Amino acid sequence: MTTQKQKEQIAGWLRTCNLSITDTRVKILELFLKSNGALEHGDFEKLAGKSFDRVTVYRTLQTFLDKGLIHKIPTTDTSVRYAICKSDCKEHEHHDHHVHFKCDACGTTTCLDDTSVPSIALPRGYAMNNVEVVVSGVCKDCK
Amino acid sequence: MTTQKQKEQIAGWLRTCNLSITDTRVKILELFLKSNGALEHGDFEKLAGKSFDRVTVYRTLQTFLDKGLIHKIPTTDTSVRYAICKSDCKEHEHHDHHVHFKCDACGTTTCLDDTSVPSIALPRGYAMNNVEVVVSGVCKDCK
DNA sequence: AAATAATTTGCAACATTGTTGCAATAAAGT
DNA sequence: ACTTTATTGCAACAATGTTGCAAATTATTT
Ligand SMILES: [Mn+2]
Ligand SMILES: [Mn+2]
Ligand SMILES: [Zn+2]
Ligand SMILES: [Zn+2]
Repeated sequence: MTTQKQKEQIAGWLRTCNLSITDTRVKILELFLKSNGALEHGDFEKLAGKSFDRVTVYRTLQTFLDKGLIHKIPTTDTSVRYAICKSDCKEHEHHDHHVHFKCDACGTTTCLDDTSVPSIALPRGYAMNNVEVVVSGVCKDCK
Repeated sequence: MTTQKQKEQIAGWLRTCNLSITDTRVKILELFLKSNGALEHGDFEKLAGKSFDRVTVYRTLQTFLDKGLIHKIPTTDTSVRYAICKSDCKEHEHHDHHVHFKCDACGTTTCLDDTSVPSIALPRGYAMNNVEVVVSGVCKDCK
């Protein structure tokens, strides 16, 4: 289900990040490409069968975060959701500022890549670093 | 450290919600009043000593959420943060829409009660229900 | 193409966090 | 004071996340 083009794209990402190309990393990136929404840790175990260890998944996601390949999306439950960064984000320099959407019907969380976050006027004394926006409602597929 | 006035306020809240007035519930609400930021589950065990069971804390927080006494604040780690609702929110009808601020220096999360969430223009096909905004940066106390 | 060096993985063991059923307890209503 | 109802604590369990270390894999050098 993964095209040759995608395989090359994935290998390119890993090379750019100075990461060795391993089965786990390729597989996890394939799952990101395949999925249309954000993924949480448990999804990888489900989607990939138990082809790799839980610990490896934790470490791989952390590595991808460090390298700016993926970003986290805030939630109000204890899960953490991850999605691919479409802009070319570097380590410690994430510039992929878009709104996230959580569908109350199907449960999926998606990146609204073209919906940029609004500017917020903070009270005096506060210095802004980053703004996270998560909108919930009903997505276009569930309408 | 809790004034008589606060004790009455807490009892009033519980009565309004048709909840019996118990030590655990009073204590947890006192901790909310005392704290200037949002609290996560672990905080209650630390702040209250182990005066009540962990399970009771989980159940109490869930009850308060159901009754609209408190609300959750999204995070990108596995914790869930809770804060008191200042508006009079009802069950399943939360109308306390403000921006939240997470300080990168001191780690506290606060409700910016007077900073309302901006309107977001979603792509076609999406229906909006709720908007969560979490700004990170440096708070006025850490400046 | 081997040999070596560096990195990554899986396992085990553990720590932390969250859930459920049920009996003991406490609060509210009479 | 008694009865009814709701809440709590305990135990046992499930799920999630972390760490050290040896084995396996990948990249680099010869
Ligand atoms: Mn995103
Ligand atoms: Mn708030
Ligand atoms: Zn949907
Ligand atoms: Zn601060």
